[in-house]
Amino acid sequence: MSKKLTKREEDYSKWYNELVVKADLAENSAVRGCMIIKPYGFAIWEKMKEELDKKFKATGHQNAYFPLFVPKSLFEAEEKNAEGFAKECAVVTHYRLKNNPDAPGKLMVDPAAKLEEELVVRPTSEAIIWNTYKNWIQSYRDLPILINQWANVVRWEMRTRLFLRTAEFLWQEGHTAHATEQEALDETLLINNLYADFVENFMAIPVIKGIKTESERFAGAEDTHCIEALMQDGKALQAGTSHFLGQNFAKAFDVKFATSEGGLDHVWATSWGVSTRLMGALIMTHSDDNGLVLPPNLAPIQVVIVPIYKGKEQLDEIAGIANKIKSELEKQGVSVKFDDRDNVKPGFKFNDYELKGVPLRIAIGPKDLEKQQVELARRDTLEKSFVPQDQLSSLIPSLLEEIQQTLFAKALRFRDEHITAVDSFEEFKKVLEDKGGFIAAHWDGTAATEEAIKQATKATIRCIPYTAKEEEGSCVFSGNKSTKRVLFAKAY
RNA sequence: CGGGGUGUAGCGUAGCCCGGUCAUCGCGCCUGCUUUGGGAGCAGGAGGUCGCAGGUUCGAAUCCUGCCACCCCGACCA
Repeated sequence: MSKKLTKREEDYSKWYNELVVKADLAENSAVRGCMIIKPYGFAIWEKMKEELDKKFKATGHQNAYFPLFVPKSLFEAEEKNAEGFAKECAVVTHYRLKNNPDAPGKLMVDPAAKLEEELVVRPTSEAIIWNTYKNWIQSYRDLPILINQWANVVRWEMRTRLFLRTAEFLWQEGHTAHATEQEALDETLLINNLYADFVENFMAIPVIKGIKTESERFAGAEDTHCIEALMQDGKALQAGTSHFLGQNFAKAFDVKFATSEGGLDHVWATSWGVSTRLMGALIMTHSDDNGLVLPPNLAPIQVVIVPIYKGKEQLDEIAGIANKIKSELEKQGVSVKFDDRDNVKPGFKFNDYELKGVPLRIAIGPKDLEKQQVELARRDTLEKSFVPQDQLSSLIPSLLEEIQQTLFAKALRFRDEHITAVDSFEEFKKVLEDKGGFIAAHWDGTAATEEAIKQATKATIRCIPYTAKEEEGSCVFSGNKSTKRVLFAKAY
C-alpha cells in the first residue's frame, strides 16, 4: 500500500498532487499507471480544450466521436501502424462475467462469453476512422474531411509516469482526408503551426517545430512533424505531433474517390494529436520550489482574495470590499475566488494558493481597510506591493497579461540557453552530461548513426528543426558529410 | 521479461540483523479552548488482519518457504 517515492517523483509530486493523483484502484489491480484528475486539474484541461477547439473550428475542422473498441481485423489492416502499437494494446476477449461456483460472492469471466473476434481498446483511432471514411468518401466533392475527436486512448506501456506516460490518457486526435498530396501536406503543417501557436501563446511554453527522423516517426506515417519543448531538468518532451500519412491508410482501407478529371485515386491523409501530456509540460516548465506556477490563460483561479481578520465583524467588513473587487474583476472576465474559510489561517492560505499556482493574490486586512489599499502578490516573481483598492480593476487585467508574457520569456530564455552547438562527440557527451538540454549537431542522416548515439548516450534526435540552416559539416559521430544540424536530447 | 529493492493506521515512517510489555513517531482526522499580516498552540480522543498463505517456536511485524502487489534500473513509448 505505502509507496516510496523516488527522488525525482518526490520533487514533482509536490506539483502534481494539486492536479491529479495516481489511481490506486484495487489491491492487485493491473490498472496501474492511470491517473485520477482532480477538479482543479481538470479545469485546466477544459481550458486547453476550449482554446484548441476554437482554433480547430477556425480552420474548418469539426468534432465527431468514434468507438472505443477496434475489431482486431480492422486494427491490423494498416500493417506498420498495427505493428507499431501491437505491443501495447489492451484487448477485450469476453463480454460477460458470471458467479464463480468455487468462490461464492465472487465473479469470474464466463468462458461461454468469449468474443468471436477480439476487440482492441484504441491506442489511436486511425483504423476505425479510416474504416468509416471508406463509406463517407466517393467523390472529390466529399473532400476534404476535417475531423477531430476528443477521446481517451489506452496504451499499455511497461512503465508509466504521471502525465507523461499514463496507461490511459485524454487527448484530441484529428483525422483528415484530402484529394491531393499537397493539401494533406499543407494540413500537416497547418496543424503543427497551430499547436506551436497554442502551446507558446496560451500555455507559455516555448517549442521547436521540426520533423522527426524515420526511427522516431509515427507508425504508418510518411512524415511526422512535431513540437518539442524543454523541461527544467534539461530533458526534452514531445509536446505534439502532426503526421502526413500519405496514401497508406487509404490503401489499407481501400478508400478511393472519383477525381474531378474522371479518374479514381486513393485519398491523402493526415492525423495529429496533443494529450494530457501537455499538462505535464506545463507543470515541468513553469513550476518552482513553492509549487505550481500557472500561466493566467490556464489558471482556473486567476486571482484569489484572502481576508485577514479578527472576529466576524471585521470579516464582514472585508467581505464587502472583497466581493466588490470580485464582481468588478469578473465583469472583465477575470476569474476570482474569495476564500473566506474560517477554519484555516491566512498563512495557510498563502501557501496553499502558491502551491496551486494562482497567478495573483490579494490580501485584505485591518491595515488595508484603514488605508483603502490591498496587498497584491505575484506568483511568478513572488513580489508583493500595496495597491489602492480603486485601481485594482484597471490594473489586474494588464498585470495578468504581463505575467503570461513574463512566464513565456523566462521559459524561452532557459530553453535558448540550453541549446548548445557541438562539433565533436566528446563535446557532445560532455554537454549532455553536464548541462543537458538540446544539442545541435551535425548528423549523417543514417538510422545506424542515430541508433549508435542513442546506445552510447541515451540521447535521441528530437527533431530536424524547420529553421535548420543549410551548412557544410561533418557528422558528430561518423564524420560523414552533413548539410544541417539536428537537435539531440535525452527525452521523456 | 531480466537486475535490484520494498510492503507496518488515510499519508509518511521506527522496529526486523539479535524472536519475548514493540506495535513507534510525525502529518492528517475528531472534541474543546485560545488563535488569525506566511503552513497555529495546548489538552483530550478515534483509527492497525504488521501484503497474503503456510512453516519453525512456549511465543513471530521480526526467522524460513511459497505467493501477491508495488517501486527503481533496462527493453518499449505520446
